[in-house]
Amino acid sequence: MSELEQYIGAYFEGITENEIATVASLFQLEQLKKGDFYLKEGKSCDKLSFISSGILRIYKTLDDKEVTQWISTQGYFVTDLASLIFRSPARWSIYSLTDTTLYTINRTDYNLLHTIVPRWAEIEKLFLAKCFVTLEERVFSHLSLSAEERYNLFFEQNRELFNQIPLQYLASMLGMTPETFSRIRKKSLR
Amino acid sequence: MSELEQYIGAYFEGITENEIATVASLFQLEQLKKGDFYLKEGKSCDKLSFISSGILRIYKTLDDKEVTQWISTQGYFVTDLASLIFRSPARWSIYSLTDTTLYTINRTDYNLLHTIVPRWAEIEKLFLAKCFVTLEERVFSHLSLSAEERYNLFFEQNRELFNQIPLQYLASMLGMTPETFSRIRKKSLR
DNA sequence: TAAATTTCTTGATTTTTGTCAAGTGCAAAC
DNA sequence: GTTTGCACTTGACAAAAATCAAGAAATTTA
Repeated sequence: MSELEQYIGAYFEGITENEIATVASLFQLEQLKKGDFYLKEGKSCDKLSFISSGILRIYKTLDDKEVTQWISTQGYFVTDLASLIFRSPARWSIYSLTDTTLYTINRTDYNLLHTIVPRWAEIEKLFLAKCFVTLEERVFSHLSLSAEERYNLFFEQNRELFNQIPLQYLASMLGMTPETFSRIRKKSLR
Repeated sequence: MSELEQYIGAYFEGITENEIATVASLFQLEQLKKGDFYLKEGKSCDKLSFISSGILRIYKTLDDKEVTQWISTQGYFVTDLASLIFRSPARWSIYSLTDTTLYTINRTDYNLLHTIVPRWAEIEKLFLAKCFVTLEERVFSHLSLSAEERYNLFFEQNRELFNQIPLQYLASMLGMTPETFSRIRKKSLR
Protein backbone atom coordinates (compact mmCIF):
# COMPACT_ATOMS: atom_id res chain seq x y z
CA MET A 1 0.00 0.00 0.00
CA SER A 2 1.47 3.34 -1.05
CA GLU A 3 2.01 6.25 1.28
CA LEU A 4 -0.89 8.09 -0.35
CA GLU A 5 -3.18 5.12 0.13
CA GLN A 6 -2.20 4.82 3.77
CA TYR A 7 -3.00 8.44 4.39
CA ILE A 8 -6.30 8.27 2.55
CA GLY A 9 -7.21 5.30 4.70
CA ALA A 10 -6.31 7.22 7.83
CA TYR A 11 -8.04 10.44 6.84
CA PHE A 12 -11.30 9.10 5.53
CA GLU A 13 -12.73 6.88 8.20
CA GLY A 14 -14.54 3.77 7.08
CA ILE A 15 -13.32 3.80 3.49
CA THR A 16 -12.66 0.30 2.07
CA GLU A 17 -9.38 -0.92 0.58
CA ASN A 18 -10.84 -1.00 -2.91
CA GLU A 19 -12.15 2.51 -2.57
CA ILE A 20 -8.78 3.68 -1.31
CA ALA A 21 -7.05 2.28 -4.39
CA THR A 22 -9.58 3.90 -6.72
CA VAL A 23 -9.31 7.26 -5.05
CA ALA A 24 -5.52 7.14 -4.95
CA SER A 25 -5.35 6.42 -8.67
CA LEU A 26 -6.92 9.80 -9.44
CA PHE A 27 -4.10 11.68 -7.76
CA GLN A 28 -1.08 12.76 -9.83
CA LEU A 29 2.41 13.35 -8.56
CA GLU A 30 3.32 17.05 -8.47
CA GLN A 31 6.72 18.46 -7.56
CA LEU A 32 7.43 21.98 -6.34
CA LYS A 33 10.87 23.53 -5.98
CA LYS A 34 11.42 25.69 -2.94
CA GLY A 35 9.81 29.06 -3.65
CA ASP A 36 7.41 27.77 -6.30
CA PHE A 37 3.81 28.84 -6.02
CA TYR A 38 1.07 26.26 -5.63
CA LEU A 39 -1.63 28.91 -5.89
CA LYS A 40 -1.88 32.66 -6.24
CA GLU A 41 -4.50 34.83 -4.60
CA GLY A 42 -7.29 35.81 -6.96
CA LYS A 43 -6.80 32.87 -9.32
CA SER A 44 -9.13 29.92 -9.38
CA CYS A 45 -7.97 26.94 -7.33
CA ASP A 46 -8.98 23.90 -9.33
CA LYS A 47 -7.11 21.25 -7.41
CA LEU A 48 -6.72 19.55 -4.07
CA SER A 49 -3.41 18.10 -2.94
CA PHE A 50 -1.98 15.85 -0.34
CA ILE A 51 1.50 16.71 0.90
CA SER A 52 3.84 13.74 0.67
CA SER A 53 6.86 15.74 1.76
CA GLY A 54 7.78 19.39 2.14
CA ILE A 55 6.28 22.47 3.70
CA LEU A 56 3.81 24.98 2.24
CA ARG A 57 2.89 28.41 3.51
CA ILE A 58 -0.68 29.66 3.09
CA TYR A 59 -0.93 33.42 3.33
CA LYS A 60 -2.66 36.57 2.19
CA THR A 61 -1.12 39.88 1.19
CA LEU A 62 -2.63 43.01 2.72
CA ASP A 63 -1.74 46.61 1.92
CA ASP A 64 1.15 46.77 4.31
CA LYS A 65 1.86 43.20 5.35
CA GLU A 66 1.61 39.51 4.67
CA VAL A 67 -0.42 37.37 7.03
CA THR A 68 0.31 33.66 7.26
CA GLN A 69 -2.91 31.73 7.73
CA TRP A 70 -1.36 28.29 8.07
CA ILE A 71 1.78 26.24 7.54
CA SER A 72 1.01 22.91 5.93
CA THR A 73 3.31 19.92 6.21
CA GLN A 74 3.58 16.26 5.36
CA GLY A 75 0.30 14.45 5.75
CA TYR A 76 -1.92 17.52 5.34
CA PHE A 77 -4.28 18.26 2.52
CA VAL A 78 -3.99 21.64 0.90
CA THR A 79 -6.30 23.71 -1.31
CA ASP A 80 -8.35 26.88 -1.21
CA LEU A 81 -11.59 25.22 -0.24
CA ALA A 82 -13.92 28.09 -1.15
CA SER A 83 -12.31 28.36 -4.56
CA LEU A 84 -12.27 24.63 -5.21
CA ILE A 85 -15.88 24.05 -4.23
CA PHE A 86 -17.64 27.34 -4.94
CA ARG A 87 -15.33 28.52 -7.72
CA SER A 88 -14.72 31.84 -6.06
CA PRO A 89 -11.37 33.59 -6.55
CA ALA A 90 -8.72 32.12 -4.26
CA ARG A 91 -8.36 34.02 -1.02
CA TRP A 92 -4.92 32.60 -0.28
CA SER A 93 -1.57 32.42 -1.93
CA ILE A 94 0.26 29.18 -1.29
CA TYR A 95 3.92 28.54 -1.93
CA SER A 96 6.59 26.11 -0.91
CA LEU A 97 9.07 26.83 1.84
CA THR A 98 11.04 23.70 0.88
CA ASP A 99 11.13 21.36 -2.10
CA THR A 100 7.76 19.68 -1.93
CA THR A 101 6.16 16.52 -3.27
CA LEU A 102 2.40 16.51 -3.66
CA TYR A 103 -0.28 14.16 -4.84
CA THR A 104 -2.81 16.28 -6.67
CA ILE A 105 -6.34 15.70 -7.91
CA ASN A 106 -7.97 18.19 -10.25
CA ARG A 107 -11.45 19.56 -9.73
CA THR A 108 -12.99 17.46 -12.48
CA ASP A 109 -11.80 14.19 -10.99
CA TYR A 110 -12.50 15.44 -7.49
CA ASN A 111 -16.11 16.05 -8.48
CA LEU A 112 -16.32 12.52 -9.86
CA LEU A 113 -15.23 10.90 -6.62
CA HIS A 114 -18.77 10.48 -5.34
CA THR A 115 -19.73 8.48 -8.41
CA ILE A 116 -16.73 6.18 -7.99
CA VAL A 117 -16.87 5.83 -4.24
CA PRO A 118 -20.52 5.73 -3.21
CA ARG A 119 -19.84 6.80 0.34
CA TRP A 120 -17.56 9.64 -0.76
CA ALA A 121 -19.79 12.57 0.19
CA GLU A 122 -20.36 11.01 3.61
CA ILE A 123 -16.65 10.40 4.08
CA GLU A 124 -15.80 13.90 3.00
CA LYS A 125 -18.48 15.33 5.24
CA LEU A 126 -16.83 13.66 8.23
CA PHE A 127 -13.48 14.98 7.10
CA LEU A 128 -14.81 18.51 6.78
CA ALA A 129 -16.49 18.27 10.15
CA LYS A 130 -13.10 17.46 11.67
CA CYS A 131 -11.55 20.44 9.93
CA PHE A 132 -14.36 22.64 11.19
CA VAL A 133 -13.87 21.50 14.77
CA THR A 134 -10.13 22.14 14.50
CA LEU A 135 -10.81 25.68 13.37
CA GLU A 136 -13.30 26.21 16.18
CA GLU A 137 -10.51 25.33 18.58
CA ARG A 138 -8.18 27.71 16.83
CA VAL A 139 -10.66 30.59 17.12
CA PHE A 140 -11.10 29.70 20.77
CA SER A 141 -7.35 29.91 21.33
CA HIS A 142 -7.47 33.52 20.18
CA LEU A 143 -10.38 34.30 22.50
CA SER A 144 -8.87 32.70 25.58
CA LEU A 145 -5.06 32.60 25.35
CA SER A 146 -2.24 35.16 25.42
CA ALA A 147 0.45 35.25 22.75
CA GLU A 148 2.75 33.33 25.07
CA GLU A 149 0.16 30.66 25.75
CA ARG A 150 -0.53 30.24 22.05
CA TYR A 151 3.20 29.94 21.44
CA ASN A 152 3.62 27.26 24.06
CA LEU A 153 0.60 25.27 22.94
CA PHE A 154 1.73 25.30 19.34
CA PHE A 155 5.33 24.54 20.27
CA GLU A 156 4.33 21.44 22.21
CA GLN A 157 2.43 20.10 19.25
CA ASN A 158 4.79 21.16 16.45
CA ARG A 159 8.34 21.25 17.80
CA GLU A 160 9.83 19.97 14.56
CA LEU A 161 8.61 22.99 12.58
CA PHE A 162 10.68 25.37 14.69
CA ASN A 163 13.95 24.48 13.04
CA GLN A 164 12.71 23.99 9.52
CA ILE A 165 11.24 27.30 8.42
CA PRO A 166 11.65 31.04 9.08
CA LEU A 167 10.09 31.68 12.46
CA GLN A 168 8.49 34.90 11.30
CA TYR A 169 5.87 32.82 9.51
CA LEU A 170 5.01 30.93 12.65
CA ALA A 171 4.77 34.26 14.47
CA SER A 172 2.29 35.55 11.90
CA MET A 173 0.32 32.32 11.97
CA LEU A 174 0.00 32.60 15.74
CA GLY A 175 -1.09 36.22 15.54
CA MET A 176 1.97 38.05 16.84
CA THR A 177 4.97 40.00 15.53
CA PRO A 178 8.35 38.35 14.94
CA GLU A 179 9.78 40.40 17.81
CA THR A 180 7.20 39.19 20.28
CA PHE A 181 7.73 35.65 19.05
CA SER A 182 11.48 35.97 19.51
CA ARG A 183 11.12 37.24 23.07
CA ILE A 184 8.73 34.48 24.06
CA ARG A 185 11.06 31.97 22.47
CA LYS A 186 14.02 33.27 24.43
CA LYS A 187 12.03 32.95 27.64
CA SER A 188 10.93 29.40 26.93
CA LEU A 189 14.41 28.22 25.96
CA ARG A 190 15.65 28.96 29.47
CA MET B 1 -43.97 26.90 2.50
CA SER B 2 -43.10 27.19 6.17
CA GLU B 3 -40.33 29.35 7.54
CA LEU B 4 -38.29 26.24 8.27
CA GLU B 5 -38.73 24.99 4.72
CA GLN B 6 -37.71 28.33 3.30
CA TYR B 7 -34.54 28.34 5.34
CA ILE B 8 -33.70 24.75 4.48
CA GLY B 9 -34.08 25.66 0.84
CA ALA B 10 -31.79 28.64 1.27
CA TYR B 11 -29.17 26.81 3.30
CA PHE B 12 -28.86 23.62 1.34
CA GLU B 13 -28.22 24.57 -2.23
CA GLY B 14 -29.82 22.48 -4.93
CA ILE B 15 -32.23 20.63 -2.66
CA THR B 16 -35.62 19.91 -4.31
CA GLU B 17 -39.00 20.99 -2.97
CA ASN B 18 -39.96 17.43 -2.13
CA GLU B 19 -36.71 16.90 -0.29
CA ILE B 20 -37.23 20.12 1.62
CA ALA B 21 -40.63 18.95 2.81
CA THR B 22 -39.28 15.58 3.88
CA VAL B 23 -36.38 17.08 5.75
CA ALA B 24 -38.56 19.69 7.43
CA SER B 25 -40.96 17.02 8.69
CA LEU B 26 -38.21 15.49 10.82
CA PHE B 27 -37.72 18.67 12.83
CA GLN B 28 -39.73 19.19 16.02
CA LEU B 29 -40.68 22.50 17.55
CA GLU B 30 -38.68 23.25 20.71
CA GLN B 31 -39.23 26.25 23.00
CA LEU B 32 -36.68 27.70 25.40
CA LYS B 33 -37.42 30.31 28.05
CA LYS B 34 -34.81 33.00 28.56
CA GLY B 35 -32.02 31.45 30.61
CA ASP B 36 -32.82 27.82 29.70
CA PHE B 37 -29.94 25.64 28.64
CA TYR B 38 -29.92 24.06 25.21
CA LEU B 39 -26.75 22.10 25.99
CA LYS B 40 -24.30 21.74 28.84
CA GLU B 41 -20.57 21.24 28.46
CA GLY B 42 -19.51 17.64 28.93
CA LYS B 43 -22.91 16.16 28.04
CA SER B 44 -23.58 14.50 24.73
CA CYS B 45 -25.19 16.74 22.14
CA ASP B 46 -27.62 14.51 20.28
CA LYS B 47 -29.50 17.13 18.34
CA LEU B 48 -29.21 19.84 15.73
CA SER B 49 -31.48 22.86 15.73
CA PHE B 50 -32.51 25.70 13.54
CA ILE B 51 -33.29 28.98 15.28
CA SER B 52 -36.69 30.31 14.31
CA SER B 53 -36.52 33.20 16.76
CA GLY B 54 -34.45 34.17 19.75
CA ILE B 55 -30.77 34.38 20.63
CA LEU B 56 -28.43 31.71 21.98
CA ARG B 57 -25.01 32.11 23.54
CA ILE B 58 -22.38 29.42 22.93
CA TYR B 59 -19.62 29.50 25.51
CA LYS B 60 -17.12 27.54 27.53
CA THR B 61 -16.27 27.90 31.22
CA LEU B 62 -12.58 28.05 32.11
CA ASP B 63 -11.07 28.11 35.60
CA ASP B 64 -11.38 31.83 36.00
CA LYS B 65 -13.65 33.02 33.23
CA GLU B 66 -16.33 32.29 30.67
CA VAL B 67 -15.45 32.64 27.01
CA THR B 68 -18.22 33.23 24.49
CA GLN B 69 -17.47 31.40 21.27
CA TRP B 70 -20.47 32.62 19.31
CA ILE B 71 -23.86 34.29 19.52
CA SER B 72 -26.43 32.53 17.39
CA THR B 73 -29.56 34.21 16.14
CA GLN B 74 -32.58 33.68 13.91
CA GLY B 75 -31.73 31.72 10.81
CA TYR B 76 -28.65 29.99 12.23
CA PHE B 77 -28.21 26.31 12.94
CA VAL B 78 -26.93 25.41 16.35
CA THR B 79 -25.34 22.25 17.78
CA ASP B 80 -22.03 21.01 19.12
CA LEU B 81 -20.82 19.54 15.86
CA ALA B 82 -18.05 17.36 17.30
CA SER B 83 -20.43 15.92 19.84
CA LEU B 84 -23.27 15.38 17.36
CA ILE B 85 -21.13 13.68 14.75
CA PHE B 86 -18.31 12.04 16.68
CA ARG B 87 -20.18 11.55 19.94
CA SER B 88 -17.49 13.26 21.96
CA PRO B 89 -18.47 15.17 25.10
CA ALA B 90 -19.82 18.62 24.23
CA ARG B 91 -17.18 21.31 24.34
CA TRP B 92 -19.69 24.12 24.62
CA SER B 93 -22.52 25.14 26.85
CA ILE B 94 -25.39 26.78 25.03
CA TYR B 95 -28.20 28.74 26.61
CA SER B 96 -30.81 31.24 25.61
CA LEU B 97 -30.39 34.97 26.10
CA THR B 98 -34.04 35.50 25.14
CA ASP B 99 -37.09 33.30 24.79
CA THR B 100 -36.25 31.14 21.83
CA THR B 101 -38.09 29.01 19.30
CA LEU B 102 -36.16 26.19 17.65
CA TYR B 103 -36.80 23.47 15.15
CA THR B 104 -34.85 20.46 16.36
CA ILE B 105 -33.88 17.15 14.80
CA ASN B 106 -32.46 14.38 16.96
CA ARG B 107 -29.32 12.45 16.08
CA THR B 108 -31.20 9.34 15.03
CA ASP B 109 -33.30 11.17 12.47
CA TYR B 110 -30.37 13.31 11.46
CA ASN B 111 -28.41 10.18 10.65
CA LEU B 112 -31.31 8.91 8.54
CA LEU B 113 -31.41 12.01 6.36
CA HIS B 114 -29.05 10.58 3.77
CA THR B 115 -31.35 7.59 3.23
CA ILE B 116 -34.38 9.83 2.75
CA VAL B 117 -32.69 12.52 0.69
CA PRO B 118 -30.19 10.82 -1.61
CA ARG B 119 -28.12 13.94 -2.10
CA TRP B 120 -28.07 14.74 1.59
CA ALA B 121 -24.40 14.04 2.29
CA GLU B 122 -23.45 16.16 -0.73
CA ILE B 123 -25.72 18.98 0.38
CA GLU B 124 -24.43 18.83 3.89
CA LYS B 125 -20.85 18.76 2.63
CA LEU B 126 -21.44 22.05 0.83
CA PHE B 127 -23.00 23.48 3.95
CA LEU B 128 -20.05 22.42 6.09
CA ALA B 129 -17.63 23.83 3.55
CA LYS B 130 -19.33 27.20 3.90
CA CYS B 131 -19.07 27.00 7.67
CA PHE B 132 -15.40 26.12 7.36
CA VAL B 133 -14.71 29.09 5.13
CA THR B 134 -16.51 31.41 7.54
CA LEU B 135 -14.31 30.17 10.37
CA GLU B 136 -11.19 30.61 8.25
CA GLU B 137 -12.18 34.25 7.87
CA ARG B 138 -12.74 34.53 11.57
CA VAL B 139 -9.28 33.16 12.36
CA PHE B 140 -7.84 35.56 9.84
CA SER B 141 -9.53 38.49 11.57
CA HIS B 142 -7.60 37.61 14.71
CA LEU B 143 -4.33 37.40 12.81
CA SER B 144 -4.74 40.66 10.96
CA LEU B 145 -7.01 43.04 12.88
CA SER B 146 -6.84 45.01 16.14
CA ALA B 147 -9.59 44.84 18.73
CA GLU B 148 -11.01 48.07 17.37
CA GLU B 149 -11.01 46.81 13.80
CA ARG B 150 -12.73 43.59 14.83
CA TYR B 151 -15.33 45.64 16.68
CA ASN B 152 -16.05 47.84 13.70
CA LEU B 153 -16.23 44.96 11.26
CA PHE B 154 -18.63 43.04 13.46
CA PHE B 155 -20.69 46.13 14.21
CA GLU B 156 -21.22 46.86 10.54
CA GLN B 157 -22.50 43.35 9.96
CA ASN B 158 -24.51 42.87 13.15
CA ARG B 159 -25.76 46.24 14.33
CA GLU B 160 -29.05 44.83 15.56
CA LEU B 161 -27.35 42.58 18.12
CA PHE B 162 -25.89 45.56 19.96
CA ASN B 163 -29.16 46.52 21.61
CA GLN B 164 -30.51 43.06 22.23
CA ILE B 165 -28.03 41.32 24.50
CA PRO B 166 -25.45 42.13 27.19
CA LEU B 167 -22.48 43.63 25.39
CA GLN B 168 -20.00 41.73 27.55
CA TYR B 169 -20.80 38.62 25.53
CA LEU B 170 -20.03 40.35 22.28
CA ALA B 171 -16.78 41.58 23.83
CA SER B 172 -15.78 38.05 24.75
CA MET B 173 -16.79 36.71 21.34
CA LEU B 174 -14.58 39.32 19.70
CA GLY B 175 -11.65 38.49 21.95
CA MET B 176 -11.51 41.52 24.22
CA THR B 177 -12.54 42.58 27.73
CA PRO B 178 -15.83 44.39 28.44
CA GLU B 179 -13.83 47.49 29.38
CA THR B 180 -11.98 47.59 26.07
CA PHE B 181 -15.25 46.99 24.26
CA SER B 182 -16.87 49.84 26.15
CA ARG B 183 -14.08 52.25 25.28
CA ILE B 184 -14.10 51.35 21.60
CA ARG B 185 -17.86 51.70 21.59
CA LYS B 186 -17.66 55.15 23.13
CA LYS B 187 -15.21 56.21 20.47
CA SER B 188 -17.30 54.90 17.58
CA LEU B 189 -20.51 56.50 18.85
CA ARG B 190 -18.98 59.95 18.42
C1' DT C 1 35.30 31.56 0.96
C1' DA C 2 33.52 36.06 0.73
C1' DA C 3 29.76 38.95 -0.11
C1' DA C 4 25.05 39.67 -0.05
C1' DT C 5 20.74 38.81 1.64
C1' DT C 6 17.59 37.34 4.84
C1' DT C 7 16.30 36.19 9.37
C1' DC C 8 16.54 36.78 14.10
C1' DT C 9 17.54 39.27 18.32
C1' DT C 10 17.75 43.04 21.38
C1' DG C 11 16.87 47.57 23.48
C1' DA C 12 14.18 51.69 23.82
C1' DT C 13 9.84 53.42 23.35
C1' DT C 14 4.89 53.74 22.20
C1' DT C 15 0.51 51.84 21.73
C1' DT C 16 -2.86 48.69 22.81
C1' DT C 17 -5.21 46.04 25.83
C1' DG C 18 -6.02 44.18 30.44
C1' DT C 19 -6.77 44.71 35.45
C1' DC C 20 -8.67 46.62 39.44
C1' DA C 21 -11.79 49.44 41.74
C1' DA C 22 -15.30 52.67 42.13
C1' DG C 23 -19.36 54.57 40.59
C1' DT C 24 -23.57 55.16 37.48
C1' DG C 25 -27.67 53.68 35.33
C1' DC C 26 -31.21 50.56 34.59
C1' DA C 27 -34.34 46.93 35.16
C1' DA C 28 -36.22 43.19 37.70
C1' DA C 29 -37.97 41.75 42.12
C1' DC C 30 -39.87 42.51 46.24
C1' DG D 1 -41.53 52.79 44.95
C1' DT D 2 -37.64 51.04 47.11
C1' DT D 3 -34.24 47.65 47.00
C1' DT D 4 -31.26 44.54 44.81
C1' DG D 5 -28.59 42.93 41.11
C1' DC D 6 -26.57 43.31 36.79
C1' DA D 7 -24.47 45.67 33.13
C1' DC D 8 -21.91 49.25 31.75
C1' DT D 9 -18.65 53.05 32.19
C1' DT D 10 -14.74 55.48 33.75
C1' DG D 11 -10.21 56.42 35.72
C1' DA D 12 -5.72 55.06 37.26
C1' DC D 13 -2.48 51.95 36.59
C1' DA D 14 -0.10 47.60 34.93
C1' DA D 15 0.94 44.35 31.59
C1' DA D 16 1.19 42.75 26.99
C1' DA D 17 2.32 43.44 22.54
C1' DA D 18 3.70 46.49 18.64
C1' DT D 19 6.92 49.55 16.56
C1' DC D 20 11.29 51.33 15.29
C1' DA D 21 16.03 50.92 14.77
C1' DA D 22 20.34 48.76 15.09
C1' DG D 23 23.10 45.01 14.96
C1' DA D 24 24.15 39.89 15.17
C1' DA D 25 23.55 35.45 13.24
C1' DA D 26 22.44 32.45 9.73
C1' DT D 27 21.74 31.26 5.08
C1' DT D 28 22.11 31.89 0.24
C1' DT D 29 24.51 33.38 -3.66
C1' DA D 30 28.31 34.52 -6.27
